[in-house]
Amino acid sequence: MSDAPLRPFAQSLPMALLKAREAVMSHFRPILAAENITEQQWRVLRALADADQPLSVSQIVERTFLLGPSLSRILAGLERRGMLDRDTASEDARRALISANPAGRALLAKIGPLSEARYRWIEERLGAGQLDRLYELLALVADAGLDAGVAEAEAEA
Amino acid sequence: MSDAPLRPFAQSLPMALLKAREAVMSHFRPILAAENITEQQWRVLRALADADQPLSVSQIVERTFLLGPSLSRILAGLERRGMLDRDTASEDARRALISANPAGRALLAKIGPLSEARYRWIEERLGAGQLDRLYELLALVADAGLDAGVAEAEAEA
DNA sequence: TATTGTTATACTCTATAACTATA
DNA sequence: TATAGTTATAGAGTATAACAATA
Repeated sequence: MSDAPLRPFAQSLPMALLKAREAVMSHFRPILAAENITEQQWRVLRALADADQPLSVSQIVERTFLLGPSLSRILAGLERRGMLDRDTASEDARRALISANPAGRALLAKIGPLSEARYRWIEERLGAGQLDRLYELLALVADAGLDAGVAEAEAEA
Repeated sequence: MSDAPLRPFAQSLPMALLKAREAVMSHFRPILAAENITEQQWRVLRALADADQPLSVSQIVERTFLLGPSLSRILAGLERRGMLDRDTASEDARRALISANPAGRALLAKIGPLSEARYRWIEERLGAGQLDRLYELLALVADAGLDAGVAEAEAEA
């Protein structure tokens, strides 16, 4: 472990990722607030919309980076607002099957285009090529993080 | 506003940014937890370490993306743990001057190298060139977000 | 016994408004 | 009056453990 000084905060990778995300989300959050929906609730709805099949609670956890207990309450909130359908898997009664119902899909259809407009703004500024490149690099970082986890697990073994 | 369907959730830019950040932070959070320090407290300490001068509360707000009320409590927590010095600016008694004291700098020195090690792991996987490219693109996104804000403000005027 | 999901609990952060002190 | 910062308050998420139901 070296004693090199910490790189400048502005060049911290987590901070750069956070800053970019804030820049995108800061314009989107008011839209969500106007619909009385939190960022996390939106993440759940997006995950459900993206899947063409109902998802189990564990699957939503994986796709949204939320914790199980948090998700249970977020789902309860969305159900209270009548946005979700919940069934039980026929093969395994432990597994819940969550999907966006018509009201949930209507909300997605209402907010989605506003999200797209924001996205296109950024795409125009960067160009499609650079945006694709960004996605590649972000995926590499995500994978490097996972690899690191594996390396640590092996080091402990 | 077009009716194009939402892009796949996995390709949502905020989600890709979040995923990459999670990959990096998930290995770093246990280190912070072991020192009994939250991610936000760490962000504040890093911002203070990065500045070579004491920072006002507003300056820390700008650099950490925390809200004023949140920061007030985070600072109180760090002060309770004896990590910070607080003075009052001589020219303006409203302005506080916050800096990391020796205990705070010791914590930075302890945790910093662990953070650097994680960073180097990712740099090895991506190569320095690609990492630099990633920073450029993230900065472009951050700026595009700010531009969008300006454009909206002008549209309202 | 292991897995899926919920409930319990304590803490932290977010977000807005109201407030104090200084300018 | 405006600005810097804190306090108040309500709501939501994080994190860990304990639990119920099912496998």
